[in-house]
Amino acid sequence: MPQSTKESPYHHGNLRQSLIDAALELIAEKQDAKTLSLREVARRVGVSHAAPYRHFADKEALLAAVAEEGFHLLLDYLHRAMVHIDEPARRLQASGVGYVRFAIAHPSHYRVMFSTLQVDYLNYPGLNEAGAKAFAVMVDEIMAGQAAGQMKTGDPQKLAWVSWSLVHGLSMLLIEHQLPLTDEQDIEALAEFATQSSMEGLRLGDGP
Amino acid sequence: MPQSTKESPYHHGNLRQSLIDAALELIAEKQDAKTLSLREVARRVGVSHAAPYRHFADKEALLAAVAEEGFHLLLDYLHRAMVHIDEPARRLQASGVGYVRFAIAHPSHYRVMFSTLQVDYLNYPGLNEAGAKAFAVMVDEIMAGQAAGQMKTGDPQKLAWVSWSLVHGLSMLLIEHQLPLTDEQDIEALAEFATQSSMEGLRLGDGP
DNA sequence: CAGTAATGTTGTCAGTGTAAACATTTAGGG
DNA sequence: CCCTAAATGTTTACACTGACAACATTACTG
Repeated sequence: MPQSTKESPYHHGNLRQSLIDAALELIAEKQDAKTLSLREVARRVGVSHAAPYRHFADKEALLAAVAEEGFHLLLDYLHRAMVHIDEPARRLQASGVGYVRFAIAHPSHYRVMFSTLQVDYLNYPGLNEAGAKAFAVMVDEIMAGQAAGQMKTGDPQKLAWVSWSLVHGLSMLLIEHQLPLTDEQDIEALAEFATQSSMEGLRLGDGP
Repeated sequence: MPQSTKESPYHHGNLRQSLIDAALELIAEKQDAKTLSLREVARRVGVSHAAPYRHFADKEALLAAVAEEGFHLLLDYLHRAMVHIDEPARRLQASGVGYVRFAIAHPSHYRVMFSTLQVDYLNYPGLNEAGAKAFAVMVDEIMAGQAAGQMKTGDPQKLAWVSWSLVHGLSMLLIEHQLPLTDEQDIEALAEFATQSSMEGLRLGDGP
């Protein structure tokens, strides 16, 4: 693969990924995913305004690719957060912290992941699968927690929705600057506290 | 105020609110706030495409008005959910259920409230204030709960963020059809369960 | 080495947000 | 009551966008 080093070769060589990267850059600069223009992305990459259509059916498809990349990254964060932890309940909590950590580390990805979505999800099998995999992490830990007698019984999916809702809501609020927190330490601490609380709520206890 | 009943009077009479209503209609039809066009709103109302600019500085301002209306509605739901309940912890939980109930009853409002937001919030004092008022409901109940010795000590805002995150996340997931629930009963039950769990997590207990 | 598939470009079109100039109606003070 | 100013709507115009079609260049495969 003779990567041309000439000034501006007719073929870009890696346009698909470059477009994804440029989109993320622009979203980060404007702190806004909804005003992103495909033509601007093309300009940023230094390519004609129609070139992106050779790699993406339409603008939405580009955003779907960004979202999918985001889910792969998220999965990574979840796994890294849980490694070296054994107790299922604590693993679940750690994954929650990892989730929030991902969101604040990759806000542009996160914005696209959860504002593009709507119906589309199903139109992009890769995206759909990546999302499902991330969600499955939580479900798995909950099932393990139940098996170990650490967590409330009941539909594991339902319990997972509750956990997911918490970290998703927290991430959204943080990313959209709804919470006046900027220091990373404070954010981590809040995430720790929130997931800890949620955990206690889902724990098997003497209940009401 | 001689409301003209002629075919199409030059002056609409109530254009501002009609635009808000039409915007909500269109968002509901497309299940999507981001593809809304100002010109389409104008067409729906039967007015020229520049008429909206007599009432809103730009498209964003119209959406801000929709969001503000949404927050007033939300406040209503919160209050109605708590009335007739005395115990602060249970009031907080009920408000959470009310929150979710609002979101699924007024998804178009909700979509605008939490996708327009970004920086803008501060640019629209009315919106900002309405949002703060809704959030304050949760903070107040938490403070009451702490005073009554029912809830964990600590910054009430921080506890409120946790509660808010949960119901916000749950609402988002429900509205964007990320959770395969459609029956209103099931949704209510999930909201009950989630807020109940969260409540137990925040409750004063023998915790670790 | 030929010719086809892949990739990028130019030109075009309808639709959008917004501003400016113009038109109509309403309201209030003489 | 009239007459003018403010409020409200309309028309026209412009730059920008997403998307498509026709064309140009390059890469790859038999």
